[in-house]
This record gives sequence, C-alpha cells and structure tokens, in this order.
Amino acid sequence: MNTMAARQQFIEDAGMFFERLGLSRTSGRVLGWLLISPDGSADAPDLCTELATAKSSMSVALRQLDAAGLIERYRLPRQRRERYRLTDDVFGRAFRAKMAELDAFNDLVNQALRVVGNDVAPRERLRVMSEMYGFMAREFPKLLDRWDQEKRARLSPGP
Amino acid sequence: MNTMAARQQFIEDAGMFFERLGLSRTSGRVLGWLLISPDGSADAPDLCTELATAKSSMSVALRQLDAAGLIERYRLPRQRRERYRLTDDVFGRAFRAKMAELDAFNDLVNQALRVVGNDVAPRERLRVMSEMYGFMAREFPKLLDRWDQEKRARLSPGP
DNA sequence: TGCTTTGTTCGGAACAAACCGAACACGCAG
DNA sequence: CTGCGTGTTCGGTTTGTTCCGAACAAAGCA
Repeated sequence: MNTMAARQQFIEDAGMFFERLGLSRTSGRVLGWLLISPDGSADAPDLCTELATAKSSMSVALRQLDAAGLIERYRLPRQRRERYRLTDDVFGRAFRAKMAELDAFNDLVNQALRVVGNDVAPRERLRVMSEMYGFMAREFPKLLDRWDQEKRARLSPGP
Repeated sequence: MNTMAARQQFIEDAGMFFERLGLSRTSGRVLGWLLISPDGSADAPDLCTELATAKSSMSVALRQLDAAGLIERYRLPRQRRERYRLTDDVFGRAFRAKMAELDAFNDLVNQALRVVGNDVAPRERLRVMSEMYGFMAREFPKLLDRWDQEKRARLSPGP
C-alpha cells in the first residue's frame, strides 16, 4: 500500500479511536497526525491544510486537547505563531482522566444509598459496589505509579 | 426531599452517568431503576410505565444491556413474560469491557508503527506507548482478580 | 384455526453535536 | 495610523443519534 494512503488511513482510524474516548473527531485526527509526525509538533495552519479542516474547527480542537492536557502550546522565541506538541505521557494522562469516572461512579453509589430505604437487598448490592470503588480508587493509582517507575527505569540508563 | 422525587432524580442521574460510558440514556435509566429496586429485577412492561418509554425503545435498551452482559434475561416457569435482573458483578463486567479499549489502543499503535518509516523519534514514542499497553494488559487483569478474591473473601464467611 | 400477549423491526421526527465560513479582537511591523 | 498575520467567537448548516409510534413476527391458549 502507498505510504501516503497508509498515513491517511491511520489518521482517520486514530480520529475514530479517540472519538470513542470522548474527544471530537478532529481532535483525534490531530493526535494521530502528531503521533506519526517526525518531531511530534505542528502549528495550526499546517494542521488545517494537512487535515483539511477549517481553522475555526482547529481552534476548538486544539483548545480541547490543551485543556485535556494531551498537547502543550508553546511558542518559539521571536515567533508569532504558536506551536503544539504531544505531552510527554499522553496516555498516562488519558488513563488518569478515565479514573475521574470512578469518582463519578462513587458519587452515584452514594446517591443511591441515600435514596434506598433500609431494604437490605439494595443496600447490599450498593455496598459491594462501593467497596469495589474503594478498591479500584486505591489500587489503580498504584498501578500508574508502578508504570511510571518502570518507564523511568527503562529510560534513565538510556540516552 | 420527597422520596419519590429523589428516586426520580437518581434514575435520571444514573441515565446520564451510563450514557457517558457509552450506553444509551434509557439503558442507563434501566440500570438505575434496577439498582435501587427492592429485588433488582423487573419486566419490560413495568419498566415502560415506570420510566415512561415506548416499548420499542425498551426493547433495544434491554437488548443492549443484555449484549453487554450487564443484565440477564430469564423466565420464570409457566410465565410467558420475560424478566430481567442485574448481573451479579455488573461493574466487574463494565471494567472488563473498558479493557477492550486497551486492545483497540494496541491495534492503533501497531498500525502507527507500520506507517512510520525508520524515523527514530516517532518509533521511540510509539515504543513507549506499546510498552505501556503491555504493562496495563498484564497488570489490570491481575487487579480484577485480586478484587474478585477480596470480594469472595468478604462474602463467603457471611450469610 | 382465530385471539391475545409479548417482543422485535422499521420509518420518520426531534434533538444534540460537529463543522464550516465569516466576522471579530489583538498584536506587531512598517 | 494602517496593514497583515494569528487566533477566537458566532450563526447556520449538516450529520448522526435517540426515541417514538405503528406495523410486524412468534408463541401460547381457546
């Protein structure tokens, strides 16, 4: 397959992938483009032409990605044009964002406990869920920390 | 606050919560209703009246929940009407479903590796991601297993 | 064989989100 | 002050999704 077409295809797939994770499709395409770009950085006009999107759409997409901490804005000295690059651990952040869902889950369970009366059966169900939340909220950050350590261990003796 | 209104409110919140997790809103409401129902089961007509939805919508919602393994269909002997109940570990399943996203992520990274040439920079980025995937795919199931053990340990000496 | 109950499928309406083009604000250079 | 480059904001349009009502299948009972 032609390399150019393969790149196009990958960018489109990345767009759909990240769309399922809650981003907009253009945001996802931007991430895809950055992932396979030589230096992992770009500026807005380039992305507009490369991805064939209006600069208004690009503006909101970049804002969304910046707000999510997935990319960083920066400006080279003496340059008026802003540039964007992937955050070093894009997916660490994505994972941690997913963890926020757990808090929402906990809130929901607590609300349910307030709503049900003293019926034992629902309370028991909800208690199990609450404990599962506690377990995950306790263990998952540990997992991420372990990953950070392992990554650091791999990279620090390297270049 | 009135108990009835509080129930209503909770069901609506549950609908929005599960909607963010990829289900439809009615599916989410069904889960909410079951969570705070006395025995955690219901049948379709009841849910239609309780949640004020058309039975067609209820049909697809229940199908969706069944396909996701979040509820079970069953039929009492001599009963023509089907009933639905929460799966025992609804959220264990929900978590495992989230893990499927990790596989999709891995596919994406592999596709990216095929697309980029021999440029070291992109390959390095992608390698780190691939390793993160490997780490999570290895460790997360362990976490779920540990939770299962802990839960079982809590319940088995119980009732 | 008809009749009723239960559940699914289909077409269209209502709603929400994304995207675009155009207008707007700001900063810098001449 | 004027002109240009850069980025944001604002209606309008399109696209996609959800939900409803109606028509349709399937399974039991008379």
